[in-house]
Parts: sequence; C-alpha cells; structure tokens
Amino acid sequence: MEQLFITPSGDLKDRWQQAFPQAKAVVEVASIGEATAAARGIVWLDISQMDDSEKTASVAAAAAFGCPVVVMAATPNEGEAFALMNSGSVGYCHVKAVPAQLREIALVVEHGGLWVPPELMQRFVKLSLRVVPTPAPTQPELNELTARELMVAEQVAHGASNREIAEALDITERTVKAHLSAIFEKMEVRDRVQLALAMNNIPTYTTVN
Amino acid sequence: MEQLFITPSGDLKDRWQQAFPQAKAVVEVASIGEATAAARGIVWLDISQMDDSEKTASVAAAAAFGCPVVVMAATPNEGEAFALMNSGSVGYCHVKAVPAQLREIALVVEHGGLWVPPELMQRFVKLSLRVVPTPAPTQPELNELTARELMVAEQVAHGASNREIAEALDITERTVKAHLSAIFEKMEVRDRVQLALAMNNIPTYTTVN
DNA sequence: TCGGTACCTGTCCAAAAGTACAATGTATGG
DNA sequence: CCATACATTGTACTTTTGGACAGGTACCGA
Repeated sequence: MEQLFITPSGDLKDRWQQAFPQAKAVVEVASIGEATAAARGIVWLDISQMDDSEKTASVAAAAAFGCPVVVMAATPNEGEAFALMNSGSVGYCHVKAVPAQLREIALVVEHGGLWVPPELMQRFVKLSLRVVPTPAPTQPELNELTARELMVAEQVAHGASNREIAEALDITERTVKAHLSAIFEKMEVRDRVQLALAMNNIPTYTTVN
Repeated sequence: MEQLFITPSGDLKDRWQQAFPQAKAVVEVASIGEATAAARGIVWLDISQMDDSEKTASVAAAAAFGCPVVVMAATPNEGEAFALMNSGSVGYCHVKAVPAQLREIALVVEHGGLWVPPELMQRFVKLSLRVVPTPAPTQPELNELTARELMVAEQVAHGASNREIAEALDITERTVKAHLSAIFEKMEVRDRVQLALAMNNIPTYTTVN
C-alpha cells in the first residue's frame, strides 16, 4: 500500500521514512491526484501548520480522492478530532507519532478501521451514547416490524421517496404505502419525516399524534 | 494471536476455521478464563441466539478478562451496536462475516483499533458531533441560511409539519413553504425528509436531485 | 434615493403522501 | 384443514407538500 505524506515542508520526516520506506511526500493537496492515480494508498495529512479553516478544507479535499485520510496534528484535541473525522478523515494522530505507531495506524486504516488515540475512541462511544438513549433493545417498536416493513422503513430512514422504494423492492407504490401505514402505527409516528428521524434515534418534538 | 469463539453450539463454524486455523471454541463465557489464561487473544462472541439482556451481560463478562471482544450479531443494528460497544466490546460484525473480513477485523482490533461496519463508523462520529460543540461549521450550507430559514429548518429537523411551524413562528403556512423552498435549494436536498436528515448530519442515499 | 436582501403573503396547480375499504395469494403452525 | 399473519394490489378520497407566478413591506449600504 502506497503512503503519501502531505506536508508544508515538502520533505519526508525521518520517522515517516522509517515507518514506510516507500513513502512519498508532496506539498499540496492538489497533487494527490497524480500521486495516487495508479495505486490507491493512505494519505497522511500534516495539519500542524494550517489554520482552522484550512484544516477542514484540506481533509475534505483529500478525502474526495477516495483514499483513506489520516490527519496528523501538532496538538491533538478532541474538538479538532471530531471536526476532521466529520470532514472525512479516518485517522487522527500526533504529528510526531513514532514509526511503530504509524504502521499500526496504517494497518487499522487499510482494513477499513478508524484510528484515533485510545482515549478519544472511548469518547466517541460515550458521546454517541449520550445522543442515543440506548434503549437497551434498540427500538422495541422496531422488533414489531416485519421483514418487509423493515426494508421500507430503512429506505425512508435514508430519505427515499415512495417511488424509489417501490423500484428498489420491485413492488407497487401502493404496496409501499400499505407497509408505511403499518409502520407508522407500530412505530408510533405520524409521517415519514418522523419515521426517518425515529429510525436514526432522533427524538421529535411532537410525538403527539 | 489466539482466537476464541464463544458460541451456543460449541463448535467452530467452517468460516471461522478458515479465517483462523488455530481458533478454539467454547460454549460459555465463563470458560474464557482458562482458555485465555496463557495467551491473550481475541474473544469472538456469537450473540445470535441470545436475548437482549444476555447480550450485554456476556459482553461485559468477556471484556472483564481483559481481552478485546468482538461481537457477532445475527442482525446488526445501530442500537445494539451502541449498547454493546458501551459494554466493552471493540468490534461488532455480522455473525456470518466471511473469513477474509474476520481476518481484517482481527487485524484492526489487534492493533488497538475499533471495528464496526462502515456505516456505523460514520454514525459514531456524526452522533458525537451532535454532543460536542463543533468548532468548525459542520454544514457549510447551513451558513447560507438566513435567521428565519434556520428556524424553519430546525423545526423540520425535529419532525414538525408546515402547519406546526407556521404556528410556532406565527406566520402563514405559505410563508413556511417559501422559506422551505429556499432552504431546499441552499441545502441541496429535495424534500423535508432529506432536510431533516441533513440537519442531523445523516447522509441520504439519493443526494441526486 | 436606488438596488439588494430578507421577510411576508396571495392564488393556483400538480405531485406526493397518507387513509379507508376491500380483495387475493402464500406460508405456516395448530 | 383452518386460522392467522404476511405480502401484495386495487379504487377512491383527503391532506400535505412543493413549486410557479406575482406581488407587498422594511431595512441597509452605496
């Protein structure tokens, strides 16, 4: 797997070279295109010299190329991590991470994982739990749904229209409506918007019929 | 690294054997102690046959031994994932995951990573963002909204109907529609469902007009 | 004062969503 | 074999949404 380092200085740090003898370095995010044209690799983004707005922009730009982006920050902190992970990066570490750790991160990221410092990892899970009222058994109502209803509900949860659902499941729009009526009742929501939110564990103001 | 499968049937599934020729299987969580006394390994927990209360208990018990616990669910879903990750597991996959994927998961977990299906990974980050005051503007489009439009958008984000929004803001339904039209355009969504999802940082299938 | 912007509203219309009532076929378990 | 649940579709109707076209007012900076 190719390793591409984007850094203001344009040269490879020794520790990067140690971690990945084959690593390459470029100065601008724009250069990723050619650099990764052939082999898909991990993009390591050194944001230590950037200002805040530039950080998110760079991450988004790099992520747009489709390769996993690992951010290397000078002073890793929670807020920045959240913002950048949200912009599309799949890794967040210290810019001075040692070679051994870089390799571990690469391993995790290569295999579809997401790497953040252990303490942050815990925070992600904990914070998520604060949003999701962790109904131990998810949505009790969700269990009442039949297989077919669940399929429809999941489509709605992703913003699909009746027509799209009908095509996806190869049934009539009428049938989709039939399923939806049943779903609304079981899930105790009044329309597709509330259903979409409920499916994503987001509470609504007016659950009142 | 030793691989230990905890499963109700007590025997190794072929695909597990394929993924890890050295894998062992036990029936009860309690058996982990002896099985992992010497070599620390990954504990794979098959929860497909468990009821909800048993799931969290098993994960907690297994995690207590200090080894990374990967949960294998029959029907992976967000709520369950949250609950079990919170109970101490570091992985969550489908019980019928193919050998190749199992090995990937093992790689990630071994190196201190946390593995969940890609969609869930995004959710963890997104959900966390709802709790943490986002330093950078999450939705660049959100900034384009005027004060009034933002009010309307927020109502929709919580499942309100046009009539409700009109009453809440003390304006006509017609005006609500006018604001909505502007919002749809700026936020690049096609209807209120997608808007509601977008406002909650949840991606939609069909971003295509 | 002029132009731009936000805000508000109206009428009219078309599409989408949702409900009511009804019917058919399949599968499954007692 | 029958009851029941599920999936499917039909017709018809009401409500909700969203957009097109066409206005008003108020405020603010050039």
